[in-house]
Amino acid sequence: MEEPSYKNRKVITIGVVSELTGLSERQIRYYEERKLIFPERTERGNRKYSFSDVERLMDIADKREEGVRTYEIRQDMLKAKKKEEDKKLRERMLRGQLNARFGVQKGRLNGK
Amino acid sequence: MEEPSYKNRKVITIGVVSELTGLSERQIRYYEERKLIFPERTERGNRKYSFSDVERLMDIADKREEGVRTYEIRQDMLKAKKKEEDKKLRERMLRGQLNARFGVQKGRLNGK
DNA sequence: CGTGTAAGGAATTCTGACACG
DNA sequence: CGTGTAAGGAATTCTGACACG
Repeated sequence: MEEPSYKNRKVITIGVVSELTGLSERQIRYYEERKLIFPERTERGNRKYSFSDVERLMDIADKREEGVRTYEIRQDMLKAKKKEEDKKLRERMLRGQLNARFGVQKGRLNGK
Repeated sequence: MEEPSYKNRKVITIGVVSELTGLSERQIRYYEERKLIFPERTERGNRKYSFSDVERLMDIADKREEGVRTYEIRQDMLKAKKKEEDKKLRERMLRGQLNARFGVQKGRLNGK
C-alpha cells in the first residue's frame, strides 16, 4: 500500500475537467471559490485537478440539480470529514489499548 | 473488475506530462512520431496522455539514456506485445480444452 | 537520428467585473 | 446565490521547417 497514485494526483487541466464533468469552467471555478474543491496550480497559475476532484465535481453537480446550495454541500462535506477523523482516532485508540495489554513488548525505553 | 479507470484514461496535457517526466515537449512529440506512444486528442487537436503513457515515457527516457535507439525501443515494445498476446491465446485455448472435457455442458448449438 | 529553436497562428486559461434573477 | 458573458492579456499548444552533429 504505497500508491496515493493516480486517483489523487492533480494533473488534469480545467478544460478536460469540463469535458469530463459536463460543467462549465465558470461553474468549476465558482465551486472552488465556495471551497468545495481545491485544485493545485502549475507554476504559471493554471489549475490542475485529480480524478477524485472530477468525481467530487460530479457529486456536486448532482446535489446542485437537486437544488442543494453550495453552502450546504460544504457543510455536509465538513461533517463527513470530521466523522472520518473521529473514526480513525477511535481505531488508533483501540489499537493502543490492545497493544498495551497483549501486544509485543517494544522494550522499555529506559530501565529506570 | 470494471475499472480500466484512472491509469489508462487520457486526460493529461503535454505541458503537465513534460513536468512529470522531465522530457521536453519536443521529445514527447518525437516519440509519438516514432510510434512509441499514442496520445488521444481533444476536439481541437491538443494531445492528451494517460498515467501509463507517462510511465512508458519514463521507461523510454531510461532506455534513451542508455543509448538505445527509438527504433529498437519500438521493436522491443512490439515483441513484448506479441508475447502478451500469445500468452493470452494459450490461456484461452487451455481453458477451452478443460471446458470441453470437464466443463459444464453449454448445450449443443444444434442437434444435427 | 534525436533534439533544439524561432515562427505564426489558434486555442486555453486567468482574473475581475457587470448582468440577471 | 449561481451562472453567463465580454474583455484583455498571458501562457499553451500546434505544425512544419531549418539547424546541428
